[in-house]
Amino acid sequence: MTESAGAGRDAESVSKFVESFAAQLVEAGMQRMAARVFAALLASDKGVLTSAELGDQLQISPAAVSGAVRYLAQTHMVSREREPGSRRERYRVHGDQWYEALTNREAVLKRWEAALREGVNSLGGDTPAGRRLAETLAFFEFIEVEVASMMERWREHREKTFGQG
Amino acid sequence: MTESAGAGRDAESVSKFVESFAAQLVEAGMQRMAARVFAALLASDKGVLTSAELGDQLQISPAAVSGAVRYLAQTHMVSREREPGSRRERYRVHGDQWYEALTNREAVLKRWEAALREGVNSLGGDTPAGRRLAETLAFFEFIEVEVASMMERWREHREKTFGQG
DNA sequence: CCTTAACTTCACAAATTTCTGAAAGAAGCG
DNA sequence: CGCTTCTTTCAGAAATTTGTGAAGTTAAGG
Repeated sequence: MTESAGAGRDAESVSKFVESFAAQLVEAGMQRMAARVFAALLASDKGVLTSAELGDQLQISPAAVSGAVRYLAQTHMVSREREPGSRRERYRVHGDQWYEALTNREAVLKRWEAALREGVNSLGGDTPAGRRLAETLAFFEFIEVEVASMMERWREHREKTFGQG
Repeated sequence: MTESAGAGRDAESVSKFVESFAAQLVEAGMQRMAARVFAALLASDKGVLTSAELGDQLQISPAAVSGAVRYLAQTHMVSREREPGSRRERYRVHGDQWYEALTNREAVLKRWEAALREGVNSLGGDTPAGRRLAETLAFFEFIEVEVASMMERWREHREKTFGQG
């Protein structure tokens, strides 16, 4: 079978990847539609798709696309672009941006830390439970710093391995 | 009001911490009951509670405790113990074990990597999309190694700061 | 301005998940 | 062995989440 659109992509392999990768994301806690939209973008040739293309490829309503994209944009996993001189919007994965977002759980960590800090205070730092919470808190604070430097190393590693990308 | 049990803990502060920390865990994707049980254990004096104590403190049925504990045990966040010579079971947070479990997403990473590898294969490593997936795959492989060494450093840091715990 | 092509919001139906009471299943203890 | 105490399983009620169609909103293009 000859392939016409794109370079050696048939819709079926793409869809197979999209669904299986999305399934993993869902299992890790992402909303289903967001996961599917995201996977579709990842697997697209340019890393850019319009709302219509997404709805078409994934067989979902414009409303579903809208909801998914809102979530993905909020979490910085995709960015929205406006094709100049058109009301058509395009959504893009930035290749090197999205997994930064993925590990960028800083806001989450901060909230955990806040909850733990309150726990230490109200239970008392000199009680066994208080000490347990304090240690947990220390762990998250440690992680927060480490993750930052880990991403630093990744960028370096990436540059060496993939060039400017 | 004088406090009798434990050292300066009143049920209300404990409950307040439990619920607010559990809420964070839920937001991060954990089942509600599992999160509440886990938080209760974290905030308990000895890090150990029986099924009855949990049900009582959290106002949930034995069935709910059972389900929550099964999940937590599977993910290695708590361990089950049998009080010798009793059918009563006790559940424990290990203090230094649970956050290892938390970051020990190795199985998850492996599955993501598998899905990506398949994507690279079927889309072709020489296509733009294939390259994007390959880079993502490289990222996860990088992370996997880094997280391991990060935990190594944490153990060291922890020992220095908290002693044997 | 009016039309039209998009995207978004909203109310609701459907599917899924969650928690419970009740019954069944283990295991100590007499 | 049978009784008693605790845990687990299971079916179903209740609550929550999810995706859709339809109406609403915005902005381009005549």
